[in-house]
Amino acid sequence: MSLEHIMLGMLRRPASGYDLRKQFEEGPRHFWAARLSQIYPTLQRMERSRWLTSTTTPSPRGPQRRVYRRTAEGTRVLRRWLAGGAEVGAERLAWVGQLIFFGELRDPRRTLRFLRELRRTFASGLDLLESAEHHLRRVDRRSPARWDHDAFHEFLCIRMGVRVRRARLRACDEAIALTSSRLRRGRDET
Amino acid sequence: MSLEHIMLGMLRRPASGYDLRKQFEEGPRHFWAARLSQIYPTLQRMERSRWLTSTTTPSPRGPQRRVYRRTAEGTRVLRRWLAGGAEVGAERLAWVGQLIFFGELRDPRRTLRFLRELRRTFASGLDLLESAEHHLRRVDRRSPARWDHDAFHEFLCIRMGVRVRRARLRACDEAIALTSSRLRRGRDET
DNA sequence: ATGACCATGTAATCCGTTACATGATTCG
DNA sequence: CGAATCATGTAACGGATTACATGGTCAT
Repeated sequence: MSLEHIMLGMLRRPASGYDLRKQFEEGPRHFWAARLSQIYPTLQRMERSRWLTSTTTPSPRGPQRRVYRRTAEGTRVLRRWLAGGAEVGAERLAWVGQLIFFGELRDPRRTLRFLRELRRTFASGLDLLESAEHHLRRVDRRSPARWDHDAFHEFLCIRMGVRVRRARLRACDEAIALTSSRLRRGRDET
Repeated sequence: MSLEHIMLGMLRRPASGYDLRKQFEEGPRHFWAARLSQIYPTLQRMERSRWLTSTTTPSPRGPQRRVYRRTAEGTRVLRRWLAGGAEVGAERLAWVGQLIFFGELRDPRRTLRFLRELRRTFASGLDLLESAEHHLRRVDRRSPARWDHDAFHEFLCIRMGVRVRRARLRACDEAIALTSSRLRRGRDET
């Protein structure tokens, strides 16, 4: 299961389930989503597998915190996952299906409305990543190739995300332009 | 559930579960995957919901075929889905997590090996889509904006896929270049 | 006091995969 | 004779979401 491996990677430093949720909302949010109701049972399972150990500590505010630590075995599992090659799963892009089936409606205006909404959705995702990139670049103005390992790898991920999301926006723009010209043509002929 | 809506869209013409599997392997393969063991129960559920009706007909070779047809209610459900706006679900990109966690290994050569494998994986997905685009363009050499509705919408989907996949390749290339320069620098300083 | 945040969990349900089960026809 | 393709399904399991349940602290 990928989620377990991702959580192993995030547990480089000890953390509670609640801490991990925050991490999912900050960094991985852009490539992986997980709710608390999934995080807690997963941590328990990983502890049973001896990839983690946990201790409870009082919290300054609120109830006791259960803090998890990666074991040597957990680290080995993580490294094996990384050495096992890139995990590229099947995509599930419902919006592509929607776009195809708009063909059946035979109304370019609806296709156009759909594409414009899609573009807005994609644009808001891009903003977040671009500001993350700018933030990293401002912290250290040298070439990213000179940064420390962690910052460098974070940069690679953000940078790849930015490129893909920009391409999605341009793809929307092209589709919108094509559909508009189709709409104009349709009106001319009617 | 998106799968049900996608299957509604595919059932513009009557088809059996076995036929749908073939459709999934041709077009939607690039954006949605479904196995027979998921397709059959889903068709049964949709029939119970009265989105489909089925009849059995003998097959020229092999056992009886159960052919499903969309009902008026099914068509209404599909249109409501399309009118309900773009469905952009949370992404689950395990490879991005892997790339981040390579930071912990502190060895650019392993990062580089990973990125090169990733590039190969992405490249093979692009080939399929590009040949699909060329095929469509060869069938009708006018601007796609002049094609019939179905061909036009299929083109839009393929075209968007091509753009995004090309961006992924370029993103890999950039990451490989950055990591290589980092590797050279590391060797110089050692 | 009300709402936001801290903090942990369980239960029911649904979606998807893997494995199992069956049997006919056609081509080499 | 064996493999591929046609054709339909069930069962067990695992992964993910939604809803449920609890209760303390802090700021307004």
